[in-house]
Amino acid sequence: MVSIRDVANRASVSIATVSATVNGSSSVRQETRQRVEEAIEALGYRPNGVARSLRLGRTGVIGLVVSEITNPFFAEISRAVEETALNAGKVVVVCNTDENLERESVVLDTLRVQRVAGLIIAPSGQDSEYGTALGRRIPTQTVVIDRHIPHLDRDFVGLDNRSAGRMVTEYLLRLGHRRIGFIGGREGVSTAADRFAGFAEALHVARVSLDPELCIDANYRSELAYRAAAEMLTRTSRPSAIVAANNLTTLGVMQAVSALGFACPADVSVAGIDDSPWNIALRPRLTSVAQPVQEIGRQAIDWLIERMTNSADISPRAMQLAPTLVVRESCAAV
Amino acid sequence: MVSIRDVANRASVSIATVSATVNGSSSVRQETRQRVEEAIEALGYRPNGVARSLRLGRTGVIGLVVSEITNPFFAEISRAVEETALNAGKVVVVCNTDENLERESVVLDTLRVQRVAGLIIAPSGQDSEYGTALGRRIPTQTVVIDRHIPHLDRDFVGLDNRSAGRMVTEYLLRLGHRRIGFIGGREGVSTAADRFAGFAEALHVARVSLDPELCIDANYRSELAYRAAAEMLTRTSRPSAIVAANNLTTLGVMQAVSALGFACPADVSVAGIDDSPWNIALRPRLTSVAQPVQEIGRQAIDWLIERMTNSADISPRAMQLAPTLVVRESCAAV
DNA sequence: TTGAAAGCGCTAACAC
DNA sequence: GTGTTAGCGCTTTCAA
Repeated sequence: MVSIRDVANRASVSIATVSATVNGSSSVRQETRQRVEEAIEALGYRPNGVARSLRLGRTGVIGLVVSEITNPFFAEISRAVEETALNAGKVVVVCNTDENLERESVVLDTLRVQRVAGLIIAPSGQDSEYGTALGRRIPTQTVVIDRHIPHLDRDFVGLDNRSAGRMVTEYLLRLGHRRIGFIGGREGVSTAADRFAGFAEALHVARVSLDPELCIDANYRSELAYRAAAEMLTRTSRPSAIVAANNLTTLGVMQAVSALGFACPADVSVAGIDDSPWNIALRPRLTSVAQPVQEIGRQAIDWLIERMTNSADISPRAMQLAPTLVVRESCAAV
Repeated sequence: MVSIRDVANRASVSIATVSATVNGSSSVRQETRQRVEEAIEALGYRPNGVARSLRLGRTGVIGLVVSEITNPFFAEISRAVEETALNAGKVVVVCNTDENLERESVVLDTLRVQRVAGLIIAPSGQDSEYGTALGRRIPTQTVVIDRHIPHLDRDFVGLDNRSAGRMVTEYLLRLGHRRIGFIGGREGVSTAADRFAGFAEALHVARVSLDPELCIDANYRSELAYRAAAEMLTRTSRPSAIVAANNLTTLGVMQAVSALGFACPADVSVAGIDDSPWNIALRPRLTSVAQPVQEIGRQAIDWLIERMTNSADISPRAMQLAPTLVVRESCAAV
């Protein structure tokens, strides 16, 4: 591997001059600069980022820890984050924890050893005890996304989940539905709780009573959603509409509806929270509340870069981005 | 940041002893080791990976360059790669190029500056000129996946695309189909060419003539596939079955079929190459040839780690993994 | 405008 | 068993 010294030798200058040239210092004579650049070109020299990081005490590498890389939501987030970061000359290390606290722990430790300069994390835990512990293990330069964790004092960017829950429900109410089922997410997780709260709120405002039998948590998994929906739909007084808490549960619900021989939306309306580009071939086309995925990713990286550059300690901020109702064909008026 | 020196001071030993302890050298007395470990614990010391990398001349960081992170295929690949790597104590930097050669270039350069120890890349280019150029820019410790590039002398792991094309087609032929449409991938790309070759081969063996009007490339995009399928299906002598070249094109085809009011599989059978977990709610359930995604990812990382450890220069190997036909409900006998 | 030299945190060869 | 020390490739004073 060719080092700065080789370039210096070839250009007959000192390594300091090479360094100055590479870093665009203005105090290098034009002629010298040219000699150095020729040498760099001839030797195919690329500065050693590791050495530079050691010297500088910082790396410019950003860690992005997601809890489920196979979910289009996080895939899209990482795409947005990476694009912005690359434009700012930073590398992003994407790590996947598969919602596994132990893996999250290993990943964070490795990231720490590698001295990443900043972190964007979609946490896998949920309660305040976890929040306190996590807070001790991650740098100040961290932005938390998606799931809000109590006692975790960091910037936060996510969906306004309560609004999301409210919006789908209000839409269904407007269509005349009164018995609305809710296939929920994971118990104890903020996104799930908020989406449900929005659902309950909308019912309450419309003076429609909430039937606990019609609210089942499915841990954000499609198989559980399938079973939950099947259970609801085989009851004597089945719901006329179902809200599914995320993209995976929505698929489970759609499956259950068709497996039981119901027509959607003629027999049951289905509305999802969280859209997915992979739903394009679903029939009927899915009505759902979409997250502003790009915006979440971009806001997170913007805040992070801000924290990484202005060492000034800004106090933690939180941003809940508004969802968008995308009306397609899976909901009908009663 | 607490350094090795702080630990040494606190434990009243030299930094060499701390290093030996951390790296599990057996020549540290039990009692000393314990003192050091206590100091590490008390100070919350984590070795500086950057310094270690500089000293060692290698980083242990693996770069994974994918061309489309939002495609479940690559998301799943990165999941498999990362899991294995993490177990081997290595970090994976996932970078996405969005099939953009310029971005690929930037990414590779950054990875080079960061001195990644090894690379797994799903290339965005295709021809031999690109292959030669790419070969000069990536380390010997590289495994190429998915798309085979001429003149690129590196380990390669991918699907046996020809078999995949043959398998779906044979299946359709067995069901009695004779007019079979093919919605292809991107012109010039090995996977697309091979899948088509398999298709043509199967027809040839069955003595069914290949109608060029029934073979349209859709660049692996769903919108183009939609249009191509729509065009085919509105012709006077429409195909009784359609093969779609990947997960995205398959969705486009399914959309077109239903948009034109055809029933699948009653009117037209549809079979895909490359499955996706996001298809679970598709009706009819999709018959397709699945890639052994996990195996591809694992084989790639295994070969890579082998190259990274045995500096011995093994000559480039290639592995084409067998696809699996998953019969569901989107194909019917004529 | 350029160069000499210190030092970032670590490992490993060698001395004790 | 443990300590001393050189040096990985770079940036950054400071001196010339």
